Amino acid sequence: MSDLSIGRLSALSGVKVPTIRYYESIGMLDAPPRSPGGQRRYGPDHLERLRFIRHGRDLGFGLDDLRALQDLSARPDQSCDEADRIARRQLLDVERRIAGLEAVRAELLRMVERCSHGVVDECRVIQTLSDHALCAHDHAGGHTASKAG
Amino acid sequence: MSDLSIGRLSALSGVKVPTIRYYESIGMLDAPPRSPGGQRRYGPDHLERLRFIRHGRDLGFGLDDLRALQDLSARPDQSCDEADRIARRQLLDVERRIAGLEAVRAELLRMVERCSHGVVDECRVIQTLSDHALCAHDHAGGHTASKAG
DNA sequence: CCTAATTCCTCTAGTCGCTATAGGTTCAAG
DNA sequence: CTTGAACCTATAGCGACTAGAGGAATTAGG
Repeated sequence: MSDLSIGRLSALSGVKVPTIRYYESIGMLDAPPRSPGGQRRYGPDHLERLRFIRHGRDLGFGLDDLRALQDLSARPDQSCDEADRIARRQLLDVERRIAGLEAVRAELLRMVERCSHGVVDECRVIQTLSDHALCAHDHAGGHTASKAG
Repeated sequence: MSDLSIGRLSALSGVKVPTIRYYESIGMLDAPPRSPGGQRRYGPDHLERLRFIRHGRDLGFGLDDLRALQDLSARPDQSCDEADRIARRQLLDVERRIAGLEAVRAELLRMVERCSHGVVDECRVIQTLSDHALCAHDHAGGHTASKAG
């Protein structure tokens, strides 16, 4: 039973259809059997794996990490030190990003609070960007991440 | 005076050499005059503009926003409402990302704290990834941003 | 003045994790 | 049996860079 179309798999997993095909193309997800007409037909294993990936992505893990974690989960008798190591690294990364963003947030708050809504020449927003010396904190660093879609 | 090489401009601005050329290629930075041999020679205006961009990038603004803010700062008599709007939008975005990352952090903490360092089969890290129902909070959403380089 | 090391040049392709589009085929409901 | 939705492949694009090849210019030292 099952035999899910890619659309139903997408709905059940929360992963978009083109993303599922993308995962297959980069080897994150096994290629499923096809219908006589050539369409993908998935089973429950695929759904489980996709949910694993989705959950991991939500937690900010990269696909490489998730591949490693998936490989580990396929060998249940091994020590989980490696999984623990990956998760701790991710935790540190997230905390580093939070710290960076907190500094940025403080600076942005200062900027907009001091904007007197006059003309550009006196605008704190522009002034602050032009002159880092106006900043209260050091907010430079690798915390800047692209906005999520 | 000045007449900075791209390398010195890079050192003074904190923006890497290839990035400066990239900015020129996408119109973020004016093309400077060239030496007789064809190398770029920058003046203080370029340095100022690059620092503006760098500071804005550190605060998480996209290049499009910075282009708009730069255009505004070139017209000092205009109202700064637009600059304020852009900064507030950025602030909200940063706060949304912090909130998402906080939820993720809580979940990762739960994962690694409960890891008993046994075998994979009993590993909380793997278990949690496999089953979202084990999560305390809802951490799904658009907070996931790529790691900064 | 000459050489050698460093910096600079252009161009192309790769990163990450998708997303979008074009142009065509198959499937499932009525 | 028809229709329209969902599917297929393939390619290109996003943001903001980064890396590498292969060569030319500059600069510091002798």
